[in-house]
Amino acid sequence: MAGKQVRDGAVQERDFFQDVMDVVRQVPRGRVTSYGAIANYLGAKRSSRIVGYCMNNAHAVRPKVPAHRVVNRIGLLTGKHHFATPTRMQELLQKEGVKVKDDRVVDFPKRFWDPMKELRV
DNA sequence: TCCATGACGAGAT
DNA sequence: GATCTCGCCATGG
Repeated sequence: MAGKQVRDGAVQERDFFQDVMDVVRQVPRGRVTSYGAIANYLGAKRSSRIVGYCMNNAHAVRPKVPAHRVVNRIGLLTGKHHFATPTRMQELLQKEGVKVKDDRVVDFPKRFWDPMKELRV
């Protein structure tokens, strides 16, 4: 579990970056999640920016992280510009059955995969 | 050591 | 209802 809630300055076994990557890798195919959801799951719902920032290095992580399944809270492909090509993210999603229109996930609430709701319990 | 930036989110105007 | 500003924390210069 990536739910390593670091607090009280406890020893950070896993970097925030690793935690984010781990959660993203757990996103099922054909589903999408949001930065806020990941941050929330990690216990830092207000640190959604950090999640996105860490994704900058996601392309250099192995195994590859399905960053294309991570969008902002409104289902907008905000990070598509960070892919090899701006259309790469959209194509990958559509390939997995996620319809994308105008750089935005169709039926986002329906495709939304909340780690806190799915991995929780 | 301090300042600036960032693949976001939510509240306020 | 749409637009703007602030906050949040981590990483880099």
